[in-house]
Amino acid sequence: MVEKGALMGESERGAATREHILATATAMFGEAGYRGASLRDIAARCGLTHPGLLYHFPTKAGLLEAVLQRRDQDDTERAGTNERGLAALNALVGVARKNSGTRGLVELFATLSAEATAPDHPAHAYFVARYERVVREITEHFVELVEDGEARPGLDPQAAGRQWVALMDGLQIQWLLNPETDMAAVLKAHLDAQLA
Amino acid sequence: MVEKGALMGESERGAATREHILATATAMFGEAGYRGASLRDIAARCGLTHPGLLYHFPTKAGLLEAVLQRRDQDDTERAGTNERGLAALNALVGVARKNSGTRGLVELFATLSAEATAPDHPAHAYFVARYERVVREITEHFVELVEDGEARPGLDPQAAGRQWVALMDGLQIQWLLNPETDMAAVLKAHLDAQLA
DNA sequence: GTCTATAGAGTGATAGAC
DNA sequence: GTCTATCACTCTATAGAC
Repeated sequence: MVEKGALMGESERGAATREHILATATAMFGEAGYRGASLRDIAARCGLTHPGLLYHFPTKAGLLEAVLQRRDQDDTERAGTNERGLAALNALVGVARKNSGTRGLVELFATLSAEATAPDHPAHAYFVARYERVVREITEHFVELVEDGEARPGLDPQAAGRQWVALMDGLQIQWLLNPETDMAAVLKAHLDAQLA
Repeated sequence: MVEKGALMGESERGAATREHILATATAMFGEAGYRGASLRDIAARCGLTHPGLLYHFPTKAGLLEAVLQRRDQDDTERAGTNERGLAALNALVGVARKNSGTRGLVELFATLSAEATAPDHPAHAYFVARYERVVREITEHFVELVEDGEARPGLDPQAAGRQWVALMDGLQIQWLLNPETDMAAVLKAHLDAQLA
């Protein structure tokens, strides 16, 4: 994207290795948690030794930070189809449906958000900020739902926002423990119950 | 309870130490997770060295098992006030309200249920079984709600059961990350929306 | 850019004294 | 019952060769 042609071997290969490490770390932090996934494990799956990995990401906490940062970037690009109100909530049901195909990402956030509950966890501040932001965004969608006259009588957007985020998190845990769980269907049933 | 009187020193003291270890381990597995809490940390908080602790619980996985087992026992005794339908659901809202006073227990289940998502975790089988049981029990309360004619039209007990469990789990994470979160209020709002 | 080798600290668990 | 000492292992991170 930045460089192309025949004579860009080195830096291009470095970027590819970096991407490979990020993808592998995303999967393994999800499967085993931040503490449970070692740099040796991650490096081995990339066909590297762990000092080889540390050349690209000098510390383990830095690697986690890069993983979370790239996920936020991807999310913003994807959900950036700035929908609002009911359309936005329906889109989130679609995300839940699609998530069933990528266990790694679901694991990452389900595992880390619980682990990062500890105040000294390297991702603690990240998750506190993230939840504050996500609850605010979803609450806004419910405010719009009310404004559009599509909400059931008596719906409280603030409670509905927190409920929605809690549902997504809780359903992910149930799905990880029992893949028969139909996250999208349960979420859709909840949404239908909020409509006029 | 089993022995009393003046000459039961030894075995009674052993039981007290055991209880102390269990309480401390419950708190620390919650704060740091199973992997994050070391036997040395737990023992130190009990005023022991780690071999001293291992005299009472020969392995770390065994200690975790004992912690979970005692929690189940306490839960059964407490919730054993066999209520049904709406009364049972209202009682669960009360539990959420009361839980706000005991951060340790909330942390234990929120942290471990995510960590135990990994199939090789020592508590994996425990949590798979536990969720299957809890979802079944709550679903049964919603079946009764429908039978009693107290449910909103169109309520699906199976979906409602999964929603309820997901809400409790998700709200616990939000509360741990931000103690301002009013778990009981959000849960109560959800329950009200399920009624006729 | 990736390696081998190693430092330095922490882990669960065991042996054996008291 | 609880201790000290230690084993065997793993972890993150660094030094320095290639």
